Amino acid sequence: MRRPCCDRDGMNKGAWSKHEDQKLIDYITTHGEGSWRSLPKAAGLHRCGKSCRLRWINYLRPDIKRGNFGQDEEDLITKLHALLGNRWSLIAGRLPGRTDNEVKNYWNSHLRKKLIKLGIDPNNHRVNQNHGATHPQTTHHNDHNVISGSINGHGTTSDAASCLEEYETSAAASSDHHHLNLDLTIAFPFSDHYEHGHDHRLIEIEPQNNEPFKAKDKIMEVSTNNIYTTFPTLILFR
DNA sequence: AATCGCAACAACCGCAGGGAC
DNA sequence: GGTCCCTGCGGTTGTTGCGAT
Repeated sequence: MRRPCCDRDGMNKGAWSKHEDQKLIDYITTHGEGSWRSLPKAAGLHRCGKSCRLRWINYLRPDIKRGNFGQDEEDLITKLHALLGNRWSLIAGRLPGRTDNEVKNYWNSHLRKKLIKLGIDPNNHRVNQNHGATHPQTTHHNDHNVISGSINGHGTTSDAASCLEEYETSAAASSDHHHLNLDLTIAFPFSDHYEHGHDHRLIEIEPQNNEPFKAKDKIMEVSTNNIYTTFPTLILFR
């Protein structure tokens, strides 16, 4: 039986008061982050450690960027969601000053609806067949009805293997917004990882101008069955 | 002015991964 | 290898604010 993360008797719940915030800030400023389980007692807070961690990470950290998302941030979130799915912490990691919770909320409250309005299924980033509206840069990808972008020579490729082999390239967004790290390199290391007859390939993702992803995040395994989904979606918002 | 409905956002909860023992 | 604990993640719920009626 898992021990509860904290003794809930006598613990505060709900919105944080200014006084509590200040206590948490003061404590972390002095002692640093970590040891969340023991932190509330040490800091004199009647809160669960998880709650303290969340409050700090999502709202109190000094490098948090508040305020509306810019168009460049929206584009990047959409692009990364197409690539990574609901991996909010990874997505937020590409947006300086934004937290996973903030990105998640923004996706659920704004971007999802925006895509739906454009006739794009936010779950797989495909154009809904029955939807009249089309994205300005959207083309239907053969009979797969997949969104494709403006990558020369790739928009009509129907064979996934040849498409991928052509696409060992710098794939994602370059941007004028230098404060955001938008550059990703998508490579397909066939020689090392791909064997004919197997149903999986490994796709390596490396940021070009920041620290690398953590090892566990570096490699995505993608079934060849998903290539039509994943691959053109990847280039949608270039 | 009251209240209703909805959107946005803050916070909680359960679970999984990983390290220490 | 098994267990415990800490931490982080993602889904979900609760709360608040605001516009419409």
